[in-house]
Amino acid sequence: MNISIQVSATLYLKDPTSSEIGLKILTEGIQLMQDLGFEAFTFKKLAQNIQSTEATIYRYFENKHYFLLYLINWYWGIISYRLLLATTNVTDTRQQLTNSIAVLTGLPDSSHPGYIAEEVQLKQIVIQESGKALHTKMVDDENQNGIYLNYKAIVSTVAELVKSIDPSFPYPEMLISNLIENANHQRFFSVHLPRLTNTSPEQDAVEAFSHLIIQKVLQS
Amino acid sequence: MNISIQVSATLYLKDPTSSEIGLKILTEGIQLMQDLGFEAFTFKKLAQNIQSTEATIYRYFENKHYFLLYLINWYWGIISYRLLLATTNVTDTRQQLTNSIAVLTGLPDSSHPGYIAEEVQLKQIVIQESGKALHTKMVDDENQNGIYLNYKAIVSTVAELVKSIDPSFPYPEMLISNLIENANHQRFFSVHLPRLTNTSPEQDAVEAFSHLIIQKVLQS
DNA sequence: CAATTTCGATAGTAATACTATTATTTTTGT
DNA sequence: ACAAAAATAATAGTATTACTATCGAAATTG
Repeated sequence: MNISIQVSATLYLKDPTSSEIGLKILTEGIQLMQDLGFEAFTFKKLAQNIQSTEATIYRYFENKHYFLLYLINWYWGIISYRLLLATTNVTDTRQQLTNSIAVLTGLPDSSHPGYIAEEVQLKQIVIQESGKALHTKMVDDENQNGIYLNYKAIVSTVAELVKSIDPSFPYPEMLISNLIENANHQRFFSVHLPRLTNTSPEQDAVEAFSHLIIQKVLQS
Repeated sequence: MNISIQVSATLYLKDPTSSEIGLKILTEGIQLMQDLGFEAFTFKKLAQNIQSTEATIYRYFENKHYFLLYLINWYWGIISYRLLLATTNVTDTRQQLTNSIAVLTGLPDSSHPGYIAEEVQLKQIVIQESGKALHTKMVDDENQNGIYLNYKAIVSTVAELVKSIDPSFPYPEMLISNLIENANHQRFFSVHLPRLTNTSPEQDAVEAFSHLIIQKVLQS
């Protein structure tokens, strides 16, 4: 895994990037999570896929819920890193915001600076499963453990750009978290419930929509 | 249950509104779903709560997933009805849209016309659990059964208002589904991850945000 | 190369998500 | 009012899941 990507240590029992088998758990686990979806995914099935046992996986992750949180956190870590690359050495704040929105709502692309192989798969998992990760009775405990730190840092950073462009805009965090969540939702709709959206996998309009909202809503 | 609220018949095996015990399943089920959350909720526990048995509940609903879909569909049925009340006899299209946005993104209130007692509880369930209902591998099958009909009809109706106000706006469905989803998300954030939003349970800003977006984005 | 950690293999448990059976109660049509 | 039909309660049972425990073998490390 790329050195610059950090995943909160509260999400694992033993660092999966520290061993061969841990890395196998990650790569095969991502694949299996995508193929089966969160509810059908089990550690037993994953163990079979990597020719190991449940007990071994349980030594790395407390349960499959935490495994999912790990993957999602990893994804937001990648995005954090790409946000940094997209804004450093850009002097104009407006341009920084535009670049940030592109990172947050655009499609992943292997030509992007800082592209990481797992990003596409992880994004799929985030789109399909992050509702299940976030919306649990556990959320408050997990929140205390700093699990959403990556995500919160992203929203906070980009909201700061909004504030410096238009200090009179009253809802900067809401605007950014909305655009992030919306991007994932609309991509889900475009595949499963196309009547609810105006974007499609062939003609992706999510990023354009996001830029439009920013442009219309902020005064500079 | 109110006569005007329709829930798709594909969601139940036997109409729960047709018997005493069916109604008890609904009212106690709503309560239990709220108290425990979707994953901890079981038909066994519900059966204990209504002094009945698992087998009885299984005669009404295929499984707890469908039970949740039923509740969510019921909620959107209520909202459909309130949308109708909020727009009939309103001649100005712009005003119709404003009223619709208020219904879709405002807080439920017992003084609203067409208020139904269960609405507040159902809204809570929609906020907490609808991510789990929608994002499953089952979604495509369920979609064929017309399960999201209420929801899709709402988006479509309001998007038509957007189109007639500003025919040049390229993303009417995306705009409306975004505002609906955002309202639920932000209310969730306000309780669990307040740093991600600018609304709070005391000072609700979701509806104001929504009106602002509409106002800035549409030209009329 | 000894000590320690890590892993694989196996077993076992409590809970969940159902299905099946049958006896009893309730509802319904006449 | 009563027979027939439907609905329910009580009970039992199954496959799967989500773990926990143990223990010997293999790999790592100091």
